[in-house]
Formats: sequence, structure tokens, C-alpha cells
Amino acid sequence: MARLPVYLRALHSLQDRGIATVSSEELAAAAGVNSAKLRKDLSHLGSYGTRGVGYEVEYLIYQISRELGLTQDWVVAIIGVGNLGRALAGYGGFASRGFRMASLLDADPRLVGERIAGIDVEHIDRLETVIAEHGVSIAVIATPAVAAQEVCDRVVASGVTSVLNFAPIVLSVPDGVDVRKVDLSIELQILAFHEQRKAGGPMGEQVEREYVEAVEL
Amino acid sequence: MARLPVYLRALHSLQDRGIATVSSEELAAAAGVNSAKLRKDLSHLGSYGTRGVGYEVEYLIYQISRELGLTQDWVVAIIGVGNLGRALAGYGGFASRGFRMASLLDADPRLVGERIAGIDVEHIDRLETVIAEHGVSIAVIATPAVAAQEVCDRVVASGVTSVLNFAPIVLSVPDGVDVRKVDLSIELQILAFHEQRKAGGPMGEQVEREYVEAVEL
DNA sequence: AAGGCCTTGTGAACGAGTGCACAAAGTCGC
DNA sequence: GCGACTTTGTGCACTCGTTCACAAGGCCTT
Repeated sequence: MARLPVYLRALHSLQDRGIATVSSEELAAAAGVNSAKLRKDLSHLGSYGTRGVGYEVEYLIYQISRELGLTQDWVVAIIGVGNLGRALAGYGGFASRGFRMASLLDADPRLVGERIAGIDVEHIDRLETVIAEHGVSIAVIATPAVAAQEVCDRVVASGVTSVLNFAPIVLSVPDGVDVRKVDLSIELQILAFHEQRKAGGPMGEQVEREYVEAVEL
Repeated sequence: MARLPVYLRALHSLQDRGIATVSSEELAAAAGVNSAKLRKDLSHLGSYGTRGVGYEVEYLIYQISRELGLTQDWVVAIIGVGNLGRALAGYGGFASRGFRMASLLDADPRLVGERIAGIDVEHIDRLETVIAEHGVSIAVIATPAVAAQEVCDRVVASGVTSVLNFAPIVLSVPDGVDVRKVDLSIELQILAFHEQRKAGGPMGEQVEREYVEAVEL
């Protein structure tokens, strides 16, 4: 359920505002989804709502957190300390809820020893050691594209089964390993695509007509 | 079609390796999708393949680029020059193909005037002016969550209809405005969810059994 | 020039996910 | 304590995207 984290964030926001109880209608609006969908999602976790009243915010936060595995700590290593790696290391959202940034690694010897967000950068040669020592369970790859597959292979060989990839390539991994990809320029390209359609298609009307039938994103 | 950018990247990679022609099977493997799906996607752009041979890489790159609107330049402004904003400004993938980074804006007066990736940071007060002067068509919001909605409103009021949001909130926008969201911690939470399921669910077997029936992400 | 071979393009079945609409169920006021 | 109201949980129909399987069609060898 990719939507649970979104619900969780909306719930935290409600909690910060001192709201103790919420209806599916309200929560759905805050999360930007249909209320029936939200109820169906939540019902899969069990019956945590009260008919005629709604959901208790705090209890629901706990249940979703448990479902997502946020009640335990996940140990994260970031490989690649370029601009993006630094941004990720400093991103407060990670440390705040269940994700512990354990290690930063890079291939550039000039970066090794530098202290970023309270962590000393180590050399990529120590990858396997670091993963074993800290018990890393999630690896974040923020290296250039050419290095990503090799880093991924080594990480997987060390027993990590969850990878978050920022490098602009499709990583190949064995079964049982989950890879999620975040590609910044792809997001921009999708926006450009929609922007262009709003403006009336790529060129003449002849081509445009075909677009009307094209599947909406 | 959210997959077109992925195909495009795979095609560029093939082109760099000097490959002139490619079958749907090969390209699908490189992009990590089913070959029938790929063919159906491409057929929506028109019949650009040759039966018995495959697709001509260069021609297909042109057609997809045109479809995505990458044959024209898109003017991008980044609002919020924190760690993430800097990383985005320095990210080569933007400038390389059709996206021109026109402006960096921030609310912190200490950052104003600083030069990042060849661009002088301007104060957020000049937001409307900058958008009009440069003809910005895509706004990237990399501000803290509390500021994001206000920035978004101002950007939209200035006529921008495409927004890429990195702030961890759901932006509300009028119809006709496209928002795409990238949320780094949500990606980690989804990985954690899968990692937990591999490990055997959040607690006892009783709960675990329900998970088996839960919808796969 | 003709047949075999290979790959595209697509019809059709399938499955997942979505949204509607309503019954079940609990609360609150009287 | 009882009835009306509110909101959850869910059966059902539907839409959309995916996948299979194959016919249509172009190239290359003989």
C-alpha cells in the first residue's frame, strides 16, 4: 500500500493541530484521495474505526506505523556523497521517524573523513564491512549512473534486500530484492509532456488529433 | 505516458553504444517492462517500427522527444535553496535535455546574491517578476513544508501550470494545474514496509495471515 | 522472385484497482 | 431506553491497464 505513508503524514499533521478524531471524509480530503478508497485501505489493517464517529487519530497512527514497520528502527546507508547525497544526509524527514542514517560512503578519497550531518564519510572500499557492522537494511544509491550497478551488486551481495536508487539507470537485481527509483529528470519530463498537451500538442492539428485518443497519464 | 521518459533514457544509452536498431524485446528488457506493453505504448505514437527488424533508435528518440515536448526548451525556476534545492540546481540531468534552469529563489536574505551552479540566488519577493521576465513554465518547490502552499499559490497565480513538489505536504491547486510530488521519506517507508513483510510481518502469525491477502504494492 | 523467418501491431481475455451506494453499527439527544 | 443521525465497512459494477497470443507485414536468403 503506497498510500499508507501519505495517510500517516496527514494524521501526524492533524495530531499536531490537536485533533483527536477524524472521519474518513476529512482524512481523505487531507490526503488527496477518495473517501471510499481510504476506508477500504484502512479496513485491510483491521477495523480501527468507530461507526458514527470516525477514527481515533493517535490509535490509527500507531496501527499504520506498525503496519509500515516504523515501530522498529531501520538502518540506512547512503552511497555517493555528491550534491544529492549531502541533501539526503541532511534531510530531517529520515531521522525523525524510524530511519537511522548509519553511514555515508564515497569513492572519492578527498571526501573521506569529511563530517556531514554528524557522520564521517568512509571510503567505498569499506562498504561490505560497514553494512555488516551497522546491520544496514536499506541502501540509498546516490552515485553517478556508471557506478550504480556495481555498487548495487556489492550491496546486494552483502545481504541488503531494499535499495532506493537515485541514479538514472534501471538496476538489475535478483528476485527478493526491492528497488525503488527516484528520477528527478523523469518527473520534469512528465510535467513537460502535460504542459505541451495543454498548449495544444507538439505540432500541427493533424498530429494533435491522434493525441486526443492517447491514454491519459 | 509516464514510461516514455524511461524508454527515452534506454534509447539514449543504446545510441551511445552505437546501436542503430533495436527490437521491442531488447528495449523492453533495458527499460524493465513487458515487451507487449512497450509495443503498445509506442504504437500510440504512430507506427514507427519495421516488422521483422525493430525500431530505428535515432528516429524513435526523435519521436519520443517530440511527444514529450523535449524538442522545445522549458524554463524552470527552483524555489528554496536548501540542501535539496542546491542538489537540484547542480543536477546535470536537467540542463542536458530541454530544461533550462532560469532562476533560484529563497526567503533567506543571507542566501540572496550567492552564486549556485552559475545562477545568482534572488529573494522570494521577486518571485512574480522573475516568472514573468524569464517566462517560467515549470516551478520546482524545494522549500520547507510550511512555506510550500503559499509559494505554490503565488506561483500558480503568476500563470505557472506545472509544479514539481519536494515538500512533504499535499498541495491544493485549481483545475488545470499539474502537480507532481517527490517525497523521499515516503519512498523509504515503502521499502521498510516490504522489508518488514519479508521478515514475516509486524508481530504474531495471527496478524501475518491477514497480510498474505493484503494487496501487493 | 518466392518462401521462410522474424518482429511489429493489435484483438481479446484477464486482473487489479476504483468508486458508488447501501446495509451494519455505534453514538447522542430526548 | 429508544429513535434518529452519522459514519464505517463492504458488495458490486465498472473502468483502466496489463498480458497473451496471433495475424499482418516487411526483409533476406536462395
